[in-house]
Amino acid sequence: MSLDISEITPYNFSVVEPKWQEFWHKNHTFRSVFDEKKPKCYVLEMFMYPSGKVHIGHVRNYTIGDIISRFKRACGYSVLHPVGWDAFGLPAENAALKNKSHPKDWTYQNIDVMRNQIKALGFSYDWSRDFATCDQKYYEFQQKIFLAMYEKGLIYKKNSEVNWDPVDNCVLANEQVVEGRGWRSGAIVEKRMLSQWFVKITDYAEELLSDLNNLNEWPEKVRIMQENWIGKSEGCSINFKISNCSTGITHVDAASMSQTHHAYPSEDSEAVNGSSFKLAVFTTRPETIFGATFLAISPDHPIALELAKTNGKIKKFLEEYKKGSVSTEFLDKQEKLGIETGIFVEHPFLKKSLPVFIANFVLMNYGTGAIFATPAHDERDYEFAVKYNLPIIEVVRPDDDVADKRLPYWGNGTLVNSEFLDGMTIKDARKAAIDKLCEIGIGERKKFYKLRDWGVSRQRYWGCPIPVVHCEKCGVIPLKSEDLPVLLPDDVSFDKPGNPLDHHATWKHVKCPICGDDATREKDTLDTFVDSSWYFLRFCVDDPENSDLLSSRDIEQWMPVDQYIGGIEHAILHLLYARFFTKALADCGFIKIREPFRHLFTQGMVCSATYQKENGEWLFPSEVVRNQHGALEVASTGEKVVVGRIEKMSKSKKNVVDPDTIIKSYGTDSLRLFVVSDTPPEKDFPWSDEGLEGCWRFVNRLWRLFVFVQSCGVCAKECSANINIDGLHNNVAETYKAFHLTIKNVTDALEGRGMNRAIAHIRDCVNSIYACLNDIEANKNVFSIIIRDLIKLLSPIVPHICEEAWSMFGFEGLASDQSWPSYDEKYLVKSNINLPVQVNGRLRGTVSVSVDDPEDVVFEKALSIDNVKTAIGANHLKKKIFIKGKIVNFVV
RNA sequence: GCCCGCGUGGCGGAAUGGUAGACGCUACAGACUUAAAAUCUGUUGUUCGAAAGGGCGUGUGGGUUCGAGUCCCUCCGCGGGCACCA
Repeated sequence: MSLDISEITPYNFSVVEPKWQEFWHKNHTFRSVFDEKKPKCYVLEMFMYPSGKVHIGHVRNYTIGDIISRFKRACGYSVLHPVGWDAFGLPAENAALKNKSHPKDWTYQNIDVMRNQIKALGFSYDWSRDFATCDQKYYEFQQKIFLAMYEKGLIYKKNSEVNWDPVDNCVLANEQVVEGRGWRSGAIVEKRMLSQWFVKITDYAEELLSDLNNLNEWPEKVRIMQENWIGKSEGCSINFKISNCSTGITHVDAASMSQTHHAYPSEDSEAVNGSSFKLAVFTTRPETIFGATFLAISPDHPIALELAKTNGKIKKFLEEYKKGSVSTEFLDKQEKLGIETGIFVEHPFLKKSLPVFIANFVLMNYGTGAIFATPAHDERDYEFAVKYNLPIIEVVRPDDDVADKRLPYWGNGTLVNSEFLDGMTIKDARKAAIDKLCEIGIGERKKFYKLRDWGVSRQRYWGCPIPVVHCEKCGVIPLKSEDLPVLLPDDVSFDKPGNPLDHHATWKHVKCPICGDDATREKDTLDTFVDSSWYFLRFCVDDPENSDLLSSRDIEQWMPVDQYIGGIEHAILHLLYARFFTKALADCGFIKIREPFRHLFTQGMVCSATYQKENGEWLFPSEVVRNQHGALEVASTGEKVVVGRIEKMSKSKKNVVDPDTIIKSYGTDSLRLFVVSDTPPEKDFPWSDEGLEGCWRFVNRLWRLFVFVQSCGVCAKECSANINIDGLHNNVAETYKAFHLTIKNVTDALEGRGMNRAIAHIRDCVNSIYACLNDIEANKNVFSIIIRDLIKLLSPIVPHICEEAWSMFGFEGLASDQSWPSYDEKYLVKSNINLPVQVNGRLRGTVSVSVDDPEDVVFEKALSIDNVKTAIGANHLKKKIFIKGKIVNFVV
C-alpha cells in the first residue's frame, strides 16, 4: 500500500548530509588513483586564498567543478580533483598587525575553518593531496625552481623604476596595477627606483602569443585579453641621420639608455652613440614615410634628458611633464604638448630636414621611445601638427567606397606623393618601403611587445624567501641546492614598520658561500603569484612526503589540467604567469608539457540586489521593509530606501549571503542545486531567496518521489535490464521512452557544461514521473530502472540525497561510484508525431502523422485541416514544402 | 578612440534555419485543511473576441530563405577589456 505523498516527512538534510560526507571521507571514496586503463581527467578549480570565510562565489566555482568531476568519474574517467590553499600573502600580515597574531597562525587557523566549510559542501575532493603554499615542503621546492631558473638565465636582478604601492608598502607587478592603482589596496601607485628581481617572461612573449592559437578550448575573450596584453607589433625601425648638432649634443651615455630601457639594450644605444649620430624610431607604418613632417621623442628619452642639462626651456618642459604625468586628470585630458629640440634629421628619401620635437604623447617604454610623425594619417600626429602649425602631407588616397575621407585618414587606400611607392596598396607599399630602407642600410624589420618582465620581489615577510645572499666582495650569490631550504623565521615582530625579516636579529646574517666572509640574505620574498604558477603540478604528485615534487611520472600522467575553472579576473595575471612558468619549467628540464590548462572555464560572479539610504549609505536587506503604501523604507527609522543595482556580492555593499547559514536552513544539496540552476555557469548569477526556496522545494519533491515510489514496492530487486516496451501500457511506454531522451539531453548538456539546461531537463522528467504515479505499482520493474538512472543523473548535482535514496532502494555500492546511464537510440525515434503545418510560413495547425508517411499522404492530411483551408482560401497553391519529421509549409 | 561580448515575457533563462518562451521564480486560481502553512493540480507574452479563432511579438531598419531569435548588412542600447602601444 502506498503512502499519501503529501504526508511524507521532508528530507532531513541535517542528518543525511553529514552522514554521507563522513562516509565518503572515511572510505576514501574520492581518492584519485591513476588508472592506465581509463582516460584521465584532471579537474581543477582555482585554489582559494584563506581569507577566513568561504563566500558564495567559492561555492559556485567549486560546485561547477564538482559536477564536472563527478560526471567525468561516472563517465569512466580516472579523475584527479584536488584542493589546496594559496596561503602566502599580505592580508595575513595586515591581520597580524591588527590582531597581534602571527601570520602563520592566522593563515593555518583560517585554513582549518574554511576546510570545514568546504567539507560541509560535499565536494568530491581527494583530500590526501591538500596542501598550502606556505607549507615548508612546497616553498622549499619553489626555491629549487628559483635557482634552476636563475641558472637558466631566466631570473635577474636590476635597478629599475617600479610600481610602489604606498598603502601596502610593497612593489607591484605591471599586471597588478589597474588604472594606476594597486589591485588590492586601491592606492595610487607611485614610481620608485629599486633593485628588484625580475623573471624574463619577455623571452617567452612570442611563444605565449603563438600558443594561444592552440588553446581552442579557452574562451575567446581570455585569449584576446592575453593577446592584447602581450601586445605584439610588427614593423620597422629606422635610423634617421641627424643633420645638425647645433645644440652641441654629440653623445648620449649608453648606460643611461639601457638603464631606463632594459628590453632592447645594445643596438639601440649605438644609434645615439659614436661618430655618425643617429636617431632610431619604430613604426608599424613605414609606407607613410613620405608623409613624415617631423619626429618626436619621449620626454624620458636619453636625448631629451641630455638636452635638459643645458637647455633651461627643455628642462622646464620635462619638469612640467613629470608633474603632470602622475595625475590622472592629466591623462584623461590627453592634451598634446611638445617643445622643439633644435635637432633636425635627414629624410631617408627626400632632400629635406625634419625637425625633432619632444612630445608628451610619446612613450619611452614602447618601441624606441621615438617616432616619425605622419599627421595626415595618425590622429595624435595630426592633433600635434595642427597645434604647432606643422605641415600635413597626404600620402594615402582613400578608396572610392570610403564614406569619410577626412584627415587624419587611416583606412585603406592607394599611395600618393610617395615616389617609388605611388600607386601601390598599403600592403604592397609597406613591404616595398621596408625593403628599400633595409637596402640602403638605415632600416630593419622589428617586432615589439608591450609585455614587460615580471617583477617578483616583495618587501614583505609572509612569502617565499628568495634563496640568495648578498656579499660585498662576491656580489649576488645564489645558494646551492644543498643549502636549501631558506626557512622563514617564526620569531618575527611587527612592532616596527617595514619588513620584519630586515629587523630580525640573526636571520639575515650568513656567510658567503663563495668567500666565507660575512654576507646578508636577500630580505625580499617572492610575489605570491609565483606560488600559484605551479601548484597544479604539485597536486599531481601522489606521495609528496616521499618524492620530488616535480617527479615527472606523476606529472606526465595527469597533466595538463583538462578542466580549469575560475573567475575571469585572472584572465591575465595568474593565467599568463602559469602558462609562462609551465614553459620555463619545461625548458629547465622539470616537465615536458608546455601548456598547463587544456580547457578553461570562467564562471560568472554571484550578484545580489543592493539597498541604500538616500545619502548613499548601504543597507542590509534585513533592514528594509515595505510600508503600507508599497514603498521601501528602513525598518527602524522609516527613512526612504533606494533600490540599487544588482551588484557583485561584497561586504561593503551589505549584499552578501553566508553559505553556512544557507546550509543550516536548506542543506547543501539545495544550495549546490541553486548556484548552478537557471543561469548558465559562465554568466553572472543573480541571487534570490525565492530561487533558493524553489530549489529546496525541488529537493523535497525528489525526496517525496523516492519515498513514495519505494512504498509502492519499487526496489533494487525489481530492476530487470530487459524491458519489453510493447507489453507496456501506453502511458508507461511513453514515460520510459521519454526517460531515454532525458538521459540524452542531460548528458549533452553536461558535456557542454550547461548545468542549467541539465537541471531543466531533469525537472521536466520529474514532473512527468509525478504525472504517472498511478502507474507505478503495476510497473515496478520499469520504474525501478527509471528511478535508478534518475538517481545517477542527479548524483553529480545533489549527491547527498542521491546517496541516501540509493541505499534506501537497496542498490549495490554507492551512487557516487555508479557509471553514467546510457540511452537507447531506438527510443528517441518517435513513430507518431504532430507535424506543424504552415501557410506562407505562418502556423495554421498541426497534423498527426506517422514518421514514415509519404509526402502526398501528409499533404492530404494537412490540407484537410479547416484552419489551413481557410488560410489558403481561393488562392492557387504555388509550392508545397515537406521536410520529413519537421514541417509542412504551403506557399500561396 | 580601438577590440570583444550581449540585447527573447514582470524576472533568471530554453530553442541542430522548422510549432518562440522549455525549466524555474513571481503572481493568480482550484483541491486538501476549522484555518493557515506545506503539498498536489492548473493558468500566467500582448491584444481583439463570449467562443472558435485572429492580429502583433525575440533592441531598430533592411536583406537572404518556402520559413530567421538563429545567417548577412545598418543603426541604437548595455556590459566588459585595452587605452597616447607609433
